Amino acid sequence: MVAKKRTVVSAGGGRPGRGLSRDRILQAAMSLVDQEGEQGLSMRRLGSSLGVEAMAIYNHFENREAILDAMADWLFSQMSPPGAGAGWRSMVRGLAMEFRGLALRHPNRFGVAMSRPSKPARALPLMDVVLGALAQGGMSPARRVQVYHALVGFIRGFLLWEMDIRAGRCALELPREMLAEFPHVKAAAARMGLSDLDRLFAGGVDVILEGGLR
Amino acid sequence: MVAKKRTVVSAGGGRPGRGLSRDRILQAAMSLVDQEGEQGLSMRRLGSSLGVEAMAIYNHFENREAILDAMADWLFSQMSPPGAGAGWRSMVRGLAMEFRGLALRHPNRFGVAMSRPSKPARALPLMDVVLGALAQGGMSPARRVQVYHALVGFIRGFLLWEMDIRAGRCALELPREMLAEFPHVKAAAARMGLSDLDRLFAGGVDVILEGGLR
DNA sequence: ACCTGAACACCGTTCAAGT
DNA sequence: ACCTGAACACCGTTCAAGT
Repeated sequence: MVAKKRTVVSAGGGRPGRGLSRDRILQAAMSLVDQEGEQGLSMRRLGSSLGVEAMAIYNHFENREAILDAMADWLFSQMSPPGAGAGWRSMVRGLAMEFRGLALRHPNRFGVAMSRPSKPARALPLMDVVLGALAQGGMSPARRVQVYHALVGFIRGFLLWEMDIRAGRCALELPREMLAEFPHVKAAAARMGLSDLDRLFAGGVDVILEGGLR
Repeated sequence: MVAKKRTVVSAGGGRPGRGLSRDRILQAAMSLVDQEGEQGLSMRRLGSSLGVEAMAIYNHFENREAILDAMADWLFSQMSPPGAGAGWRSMVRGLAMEFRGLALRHPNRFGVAMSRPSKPARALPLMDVVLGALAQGGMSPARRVQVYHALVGFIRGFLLWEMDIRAGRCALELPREMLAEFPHVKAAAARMGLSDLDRLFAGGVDVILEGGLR
């Protein structure tokens, strides 16, 4: 990695440094992460973006990890509860889509949240809603858990991949010269674009729900 | 994070430092990662575990990232090609199980591989085999791609979660006092143990294959 | 109660110099 | 061709001291 210059723009209200608070720190941390990803967040840079020495932050957060955790909590807090009216299928689909919307709106914050161990307390409310929906769909208790974990696994894995593609960290289109060697890839996945990601995600959720019903 | 003492055991044949090579470096890097995860791998520690200064490594790898990439490549190279005889379903299942076996045998190396952008070149051979199997199952080209990505997403997401649980980074059993608030979780997922992970993974793969067939 | 200065124990990487 | 020494520009975190 090149030791490139790192010019940091002061975050939010920035300057004064008076009235440091968990919330002001979290906002500044998120804006740092938005710009450069998790590795862009250092205690020293965070401090300076708030007009304060790095060490001042330790009065409000135990350590760097705690800030990243708070960021994950923030992300989950942005999920609004599902509309009551709709059927169980469109409710599950709606939650999945909303989750992905969050990822698309805040890709770097989402990357942080998804690459850390998932605290159960964070996901429990959502888990309850989804399990309830699957019960309405007529699935047995064991089946519900099964399908829930298939969904959650898929969503996490797929969105990590999608964010990597959108950030240019890996390619969606496969190298043309390699396709010759792999006929099935060539036949099935010849060319894909960003717009296919919508279908791929929605379709994955549907595949799992269909499969869950036998 | 506490600045704890880091005693490093010399890796493999360690001592001499003569005959440094990409392979010797990769082995040492993997053993460092096995012991302490990705963050346990620093160029300086890696050098000292090989009886060499950190800077010597740059004669064989471009930088730290390149070492982590080589580790991901190594992991995929450990996947043996699927048995020819079996049906398409058990072939896909077999590949998934073998992949998980790799994760269980080398959890930290796997964690490294799974948290980095997936290079297409690395996954293409496997992708071809899986798409071929799904074609044998009678799925249309579009459907094949759909189900392939559902599988890959699920496998990545689920195994990241499972590794976090097995490493004690997050809890499998849900906090008993929270269950009261979430009746559906309580009813469906009251208690789970490590042995349920086998079922959960295999079942997830099956759900996706079933769903892929309508 | 909250912030600073100085220090400790680290990082990845470059580059000129040695062999 | 391969390795070392010294340096540069960073890290997270602790702790005594200031206000």
